Amino acid sequence: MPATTKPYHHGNLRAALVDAGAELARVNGPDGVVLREVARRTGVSHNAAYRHFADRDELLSEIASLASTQLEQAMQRRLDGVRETDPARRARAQLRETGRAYVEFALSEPGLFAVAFCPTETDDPTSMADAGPYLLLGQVLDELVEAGAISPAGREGADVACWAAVHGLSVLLLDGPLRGLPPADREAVLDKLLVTIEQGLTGSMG
Amino acid sequence: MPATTKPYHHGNLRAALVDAGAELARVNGPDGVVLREVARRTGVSHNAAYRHFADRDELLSEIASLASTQLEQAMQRRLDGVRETDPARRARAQLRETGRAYVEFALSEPGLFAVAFCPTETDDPTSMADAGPYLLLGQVLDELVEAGAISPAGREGADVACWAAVHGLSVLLLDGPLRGLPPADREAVLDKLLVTIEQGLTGSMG
DNA sequence: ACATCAATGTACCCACTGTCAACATCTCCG
DNA sequence: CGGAGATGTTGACAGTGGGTACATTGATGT
Repeated sequence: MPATTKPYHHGNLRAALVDAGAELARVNGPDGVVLREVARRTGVSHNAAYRHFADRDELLSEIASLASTQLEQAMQRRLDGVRETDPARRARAQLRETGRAYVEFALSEPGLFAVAFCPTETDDPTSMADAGPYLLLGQVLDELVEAGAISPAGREGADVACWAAVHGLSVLLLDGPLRGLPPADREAVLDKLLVTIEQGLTGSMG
Repeated sequence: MPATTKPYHHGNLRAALVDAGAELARVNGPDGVVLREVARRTGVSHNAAYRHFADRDELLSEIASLASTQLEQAMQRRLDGVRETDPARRARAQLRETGRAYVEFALSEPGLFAVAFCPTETDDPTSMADAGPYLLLGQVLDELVEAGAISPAGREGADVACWAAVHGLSVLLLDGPLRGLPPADREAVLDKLLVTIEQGLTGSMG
């Protein structure tokens, strides 16, 4: 009987573990999610966790999808802030905002961002490619096509190109050789990247 | 067989350790670089390694710079393969080849690529930003400016934009949601990305 | 009331890092 | 030559973290 996973002893432990794990992830990234520490914080012995998760990987995977959702929400918030009405300009602005939100989230929540993309055995690649942030980006690109800023042919692969660009910048700024870049420079570089991508995709069009 | 310089105890052990470590890194990535295993493979007791490296991190850092060099060489090899003579076309081709070499290296040597960019305590960010692959890219972009394909103003931040794009694609294909993408799709996506970046940078120019 | 099973706890094993101490070699220099 | 100093060895140990075996507690259904 599925029913409502009733709290037997603790009061739904699974959610509590994910919660504590997410907090650890926020502060210390993927490696900070230590099963024993998660259990400790939840006031439970480390073995209790194994009743709810096959292994650490499964817990991490759950936290990852939670983080992914938060990223998506951050992007959505910024999309909702776009006031432009002219279709083409609006779609372009949305593309930039999407990218900006992505990098912004990575920088403001480095731990969660890292967890969202740390590879786990439990999740399969394909399922993630058609969920959350990726879909949002896809919608924005579709609007660009509708607005005539991108040709249908040019739409092909545009999603991955955009994604790669902002993801790459995030990673370089976070763990890569570009970490420690002054905020002002980060801003400039982000602008340049967004402009370049927009220009690259819409180049030959109006 | 070796018969070469066999100085006193082992012959320069430091280099041998880095070598063995690099091999482990190639196969199993950063986590595969286990100090004791490295020592074992070098035919040396685990404690000997600590005579040459303060800790595992320092060894890893050394392997990282080695990996970085290999990446640079892979890029250089592809650059040398460009036969185009017209300055502008040549510079553009070089830009594409640089990017292609980057992603290609990441896919063919995932372990080394991961090690090259795994953050260690010992290396400082700034020193890496002005070394190896980055400089190579800078030269290519300078040639684009000289050839008139990019305005001097447009050159600003172009290096980071290019880098972010190819790095992001590499990461997404390697550990990210795009892992498992069929080779043919990878190729298509890479082409799209390179074209987009080139178009984005040279957009308004001849 | 009692069997059952989910939920939890105690006590392990294993792998890896990092230390320490004592000892064995090899190189070089006075 | 003989000692200083760097290099390598052996073996042990503490700490951390993942994972498992087995026993125990407690809610539930009949």
